[in-house]
Amino acid sequence: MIAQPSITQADVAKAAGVSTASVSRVLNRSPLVTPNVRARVEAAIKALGYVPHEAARALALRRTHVIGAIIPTLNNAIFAAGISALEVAVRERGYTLLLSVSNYDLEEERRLIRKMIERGVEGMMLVGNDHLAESFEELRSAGVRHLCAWVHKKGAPAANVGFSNAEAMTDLVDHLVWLGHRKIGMLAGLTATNDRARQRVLGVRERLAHHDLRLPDEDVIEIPYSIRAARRAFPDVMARGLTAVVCGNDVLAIGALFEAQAMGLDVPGDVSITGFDNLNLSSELNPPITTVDVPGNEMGKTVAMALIDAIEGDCDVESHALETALLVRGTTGPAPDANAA
Amino acid sequence: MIAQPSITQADVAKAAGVSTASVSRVLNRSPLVTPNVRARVEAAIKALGYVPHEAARALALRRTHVIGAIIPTLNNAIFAAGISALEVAVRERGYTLLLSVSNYDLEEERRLIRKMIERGVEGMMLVGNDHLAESFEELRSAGVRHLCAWVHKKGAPAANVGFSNAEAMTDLVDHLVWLGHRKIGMLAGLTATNDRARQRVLGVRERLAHHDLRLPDEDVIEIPYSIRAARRAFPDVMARGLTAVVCGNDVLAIGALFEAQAMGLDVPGDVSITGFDNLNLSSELNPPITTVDVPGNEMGKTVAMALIDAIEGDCDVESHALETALLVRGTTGPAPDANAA
DNA sequence: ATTGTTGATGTATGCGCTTACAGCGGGACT
DNA sequence: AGTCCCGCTGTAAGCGCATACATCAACAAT
Repeated sequence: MIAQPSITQADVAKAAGVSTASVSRVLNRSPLVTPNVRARVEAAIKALGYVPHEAARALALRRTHVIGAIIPTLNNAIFAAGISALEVAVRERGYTLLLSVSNYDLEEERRLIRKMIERGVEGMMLVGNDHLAESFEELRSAGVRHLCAWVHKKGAPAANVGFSNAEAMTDLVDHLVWLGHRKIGMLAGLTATNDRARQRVLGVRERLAHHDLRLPDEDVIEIPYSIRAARRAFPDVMARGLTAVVCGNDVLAIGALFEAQAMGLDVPGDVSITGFDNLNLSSELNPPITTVDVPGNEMGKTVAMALIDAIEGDCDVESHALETALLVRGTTGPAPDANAA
Repeated sequence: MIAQPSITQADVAKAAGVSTASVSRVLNRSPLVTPNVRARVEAAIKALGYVPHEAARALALRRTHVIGAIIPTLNNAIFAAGISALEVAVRERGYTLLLSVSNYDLEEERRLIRKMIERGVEGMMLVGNDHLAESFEELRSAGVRHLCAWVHKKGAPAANVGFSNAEAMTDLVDHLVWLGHRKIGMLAGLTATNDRARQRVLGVRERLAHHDLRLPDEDVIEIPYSIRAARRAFPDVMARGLTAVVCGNDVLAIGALFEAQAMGLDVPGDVSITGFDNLNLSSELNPPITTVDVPGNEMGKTVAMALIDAIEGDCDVESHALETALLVRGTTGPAPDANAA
């Protein structure tokens, strides 16, 4: 007895003494309904406690008003904020969000996409540009509007709503170089499954090259997204004789900062540390972390807009470039060498 | 042209030279299908790229296999972890999770519940026991199995999967009292919209009473969920002449710790501070925060189990009590008075 | 009085699927 | 050879809704 003996439009119609068509019309705010009929129908709806049946509606209309989103994890505060904004924005437009977590597994993501298509999603948000070709193909052939968020890159395999993870590093590197740092290393996120982490490394490397500086592979240490991992790796990266450590995200920067302090190093006196994401926490630490602010809320809103505009305008999804901003705070300072020189 | 000229079971049937019933049987793993027919159907499905239409399936079966969850916010790491586990657990059982965020607004929550019922959710998770009577009534009359998570309380208006937020404070208070603290205050979350925050205060007060100690209202300061707010409020609570500050959650404890240190106080030498939630961060701080561990993952899994078992077993949702654990770390120590005595 | 027109309402079909039931063919009996 | 039965397959109905089309009433214009 899963399903109640649920009451339908026909019941309402009978109770109100009208046809199902009229009930449907008042439900859908059709203008051609007499106030009299409307009132009777509304009374009957209330009296019977009628609840429309979305699946039936979806079948008849061939519209579901569902937007799907697949994110790698919910443990990253930035995704959480973006998804939260997306959910609200989508709802405001009369849509429902369907969310799944892929755990950074592209095969799993493909299966999830499939499920979502079966559920009739009309639009779909993915994170990053790294996805199986089959995933895009399936989306395309099902006619599902889609985009990749948290990135913005020319030649991307789909529309992008986000920022360039490489270019976001430009100001950061300039800032560090301006402070006199010449030996700069990185504590990076796992690049194998994460194009954003990869782009961040690339961005640092390219901008350093612009200053005739190098970022050798040995000065880049890849670690999982955790304070613990960053703490463990920090001594190794410091052993490379660096004066500044660029971290792929704030969580790693926090770990680096904690470990530096535990090692008795002064930050930024002995070493400069930078993050990426601008978590709430980052500005509260002592010293507060120099980082890159990511517009999570704006991203959510923009994704909703881009997708729904495309669906309702029956056109392609447009890309949107969002801005990141360097937030210079307390973990960056003049390079120690610079003082000696 | 929202909908593709999508290909249906009938197309597959024609291509495979069978009836739609056989296609359906193959799709639903019915045992009474000849290998020959099965092979032809599967070939046709692949060749045509057929994707089942869930809405139609839901209509015919009168089953959606959708579970709904409404949480107050996605900005709390504990909810995020629990929801993540819920999503995975639900999916493993062949269900889909529908998630919405109420932003601590009970009226909004009611509307969201309504929407979810329209979408045909078969089970529903709410957070906390504070909900509009109409919300429960609507769920009940729609025959939707539901439960309240993150809480466990006798006489709750619905099944509970979680822990007692009051009892979770028992060990904590005992610990503090054992350390010699007699003047204990609280930095609490907003209780008006949050029964868990309320229960936490109540729990502290009751356990203190058990030790013949009091927690006057003036020693409880309610603040929003942010490090900033906790920092701002900390001096006020300290002005009450306390030796220990129990915080309603780890975020507040972090703020309290930071501000204490900024004020030049030694933690735990001058003041003990405790949290609640056991965020990843909490164990990495210096000193690491004494807190209460909340089983977020387990909660997600248990919610999925409780709901789906009830749906499939056609019975009532069972409550489950989960355990919290006091984690004694570095922010609690002997009361300063105790030394003087 | 007749006709045309407009706008409100009802009728009936189909959205894509599952499934009860009917039908049919072949093997094991008598 | 005839009968029965069983197992596979097809036929068709119906899930709850929206909507094209038919219908009908009322009224204006002639």
